[in-house]
Amino acid sequence: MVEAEIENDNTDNIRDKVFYENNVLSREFYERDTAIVAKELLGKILIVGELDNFCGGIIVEDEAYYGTNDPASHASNGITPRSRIMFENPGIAYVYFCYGNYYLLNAVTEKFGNPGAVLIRAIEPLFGIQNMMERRKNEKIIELTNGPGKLTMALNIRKEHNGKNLTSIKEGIFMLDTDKFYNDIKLSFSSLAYKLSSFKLINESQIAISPRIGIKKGRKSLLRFYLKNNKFVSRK
DNA sequence: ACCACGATGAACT
DNA sequence: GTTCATCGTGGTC
Repeated sequence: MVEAEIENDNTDNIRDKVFYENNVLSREFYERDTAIVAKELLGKILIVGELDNFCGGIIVEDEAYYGTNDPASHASNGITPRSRIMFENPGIAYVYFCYGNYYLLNAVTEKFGNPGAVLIRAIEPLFGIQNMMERRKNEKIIELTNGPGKLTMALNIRKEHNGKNLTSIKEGIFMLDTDKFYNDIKLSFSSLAYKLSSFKLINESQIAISPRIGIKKGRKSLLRFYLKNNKFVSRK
């Protein structure tokens, strides 16, 4: 059963559409209010790697972090060596080390000079599933990317990705505007052995909102967003 | 120079 | 449901 799933990872069929610059989310997408960006990133596709070797999946859970008025944010105390990146250009990656073991991926938001970032908490695997299984040392698809530290391990996101430009295919990490090639990718994955739970155009009624996870301050804000009934969401 | 703690995951019960 | 390994970061002294 696992073997069948690997064989049907039909990355080859859609390679050119994935690495098509016009399908990548632009800087303007990120240069907006962080909660709006977080909400709209649901259903979009995260890709890591090069044309001949890449992996990725559908974003199904994320969280918004602001600056001065958000005690849970790394930017709450202003610019430090770590938080500096959150004040820079929207559409770049903020990757930081957590709990002595894990790298966590964020997308920087808001206008230059205003801090903001969206933490990517879970994706639904689409491409490079075999590589993900090897990196995670786990053959269960459900366990590959259903958490912020898990997905960075599965996709091989490390501190070198910090500051990379997410709005171009050139730096090996980017986000795709699913709406632009929805029909292509839907067709390409119609024979996937495991059942895709998120591959549909996202509307408001499919999105759930909750407090953020794993923080002690700022718990009252409803800044976590996830797709209802998606089995790759880290926690209910 | 020091030190408390965390945007976690894995392995338990 | 529980505990805990692990170490970079940043605030404090």
